[in-house]
Amino acid sequence: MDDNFLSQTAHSEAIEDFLKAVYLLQQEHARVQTSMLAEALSITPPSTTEMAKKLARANLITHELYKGVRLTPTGERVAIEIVRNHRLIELFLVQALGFGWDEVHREAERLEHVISEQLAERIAQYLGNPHFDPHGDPIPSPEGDVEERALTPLSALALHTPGIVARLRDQAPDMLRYLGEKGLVVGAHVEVIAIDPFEGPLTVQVDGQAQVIGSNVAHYVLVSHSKGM
Amino acid sequence: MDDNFLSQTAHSEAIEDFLKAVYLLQQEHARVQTSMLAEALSITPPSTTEMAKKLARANLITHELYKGVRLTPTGERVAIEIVRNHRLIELFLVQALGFGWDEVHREAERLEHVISEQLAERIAQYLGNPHFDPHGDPIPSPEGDVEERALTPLSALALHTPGIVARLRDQAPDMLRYLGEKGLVVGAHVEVIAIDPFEGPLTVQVDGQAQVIGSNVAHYVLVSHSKGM
DNA sequence: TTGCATTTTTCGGCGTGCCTAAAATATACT
DNA sequence: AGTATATTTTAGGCACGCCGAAAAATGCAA
Repeated sequence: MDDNFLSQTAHSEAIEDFLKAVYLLQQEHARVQTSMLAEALSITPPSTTEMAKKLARANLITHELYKGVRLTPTGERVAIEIVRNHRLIELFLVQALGFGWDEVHREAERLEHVISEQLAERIAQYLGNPHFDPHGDPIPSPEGDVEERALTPLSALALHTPGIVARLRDQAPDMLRYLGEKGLVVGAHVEVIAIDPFEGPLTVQVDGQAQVIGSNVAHYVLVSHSKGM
Repeated sequence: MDDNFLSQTAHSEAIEDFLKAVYLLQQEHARVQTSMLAEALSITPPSTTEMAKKLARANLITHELYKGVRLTPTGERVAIEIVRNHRLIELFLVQALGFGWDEVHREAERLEHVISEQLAERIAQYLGNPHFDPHGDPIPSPEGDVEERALTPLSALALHTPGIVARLRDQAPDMLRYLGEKGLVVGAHVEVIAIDPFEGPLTVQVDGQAQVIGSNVAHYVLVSHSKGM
């Protein structure tokens, strides 16, 4: 006996974080498992199961016991709104307040839960209704549509094929800062000029400058082939 | 056995709200009573007492049983930081994002708890380190200094003495909107041209326009005598 | 296919922040 | 001062989000 029979209930921060984590993990994993969620949310597996059952009851996710979890359309709507808020806030902090693009994640992590739909809208307007955030992640439309692009990890880019950095996967500030020092920021022109075998380092021309990076790091740099942005 | 032995502990939203409420009530009442706090926080008196005891244990307030509550210097530091955040956010929403000054309170109420000190600083810079928010409330400095002004309620202003609206006490959007319709906004030039006896309505010249308002409403409009603002 | 390691779930518990009902204290009145 | 009224505190309870320990299910390997 409770809430939420049509639309727009207010959800707790814990619930919003959970749904967001499922959404993000779902992009790479068909079934989102308890252990992954526990890891992503920094809570224990028992807590994860508990929340999963609760959200399944509320029809925000489906939970197949011992198998994993998926968002329902309703759950996805909620998750996407949070993701939209997050990415709008990141971009806003960078553009309007001069933050570094490597220092906005934690701030957005808190703000995403408390801004009103109205404020999100005003921020979007201020920014000119952008489609991507400073990391190259797509910003969902107010209606929840997400513009996905086919991108190639730098580690998988063919030799001597020029490309443009379109997205950086990891959120950790240190990695972002490291990549930034190498010139690997969204919009940079890149071309792989040498690849060592056995997952060795690659040599990459970054805006004219040759750089050597590990292949594991290169996996986080997503490149578009022609113009893309 | 717990937290907080030197500075900057993170406090829950409930605690921050409580301390803020004490701070605001303290300006008008020497001893802040349980019932006032319960009213201000929309919680019951027992919950208020409970929180009071907890915060007294943490040395954020002093609590004299059955008498009331006061902030300690530590508690005041926390409260002032929240108040500063609140007022900076209100002003920022108005100035940077075009919100109406009567619609920013609720938004700030949520944001005040989650912005980092760093973000507050950037917002302050963006705004040119302002001393007052859109309602004329003083914005504490980062160090916690509050610029207090001696102001007169419009209801107590002497006949035919020109003044300038410097501050509007109430936060309720409907009242702010009502006052706005009468031209009673911060910065407006006012002069009382008639007062009915027995707490009756007053007739006020507002930027040249004659307006009639109730004395209870006039109590919320604070006026500075000469230039102030 | 049986047994073992891993993953997931169940179970019992805990702190926070809130509540209602009842008891204690303060205050106001005559 | 003595009693009625209003305020405050105590007592007992509840939902939420989390935990650790133990049980159950899964899946991998011999």
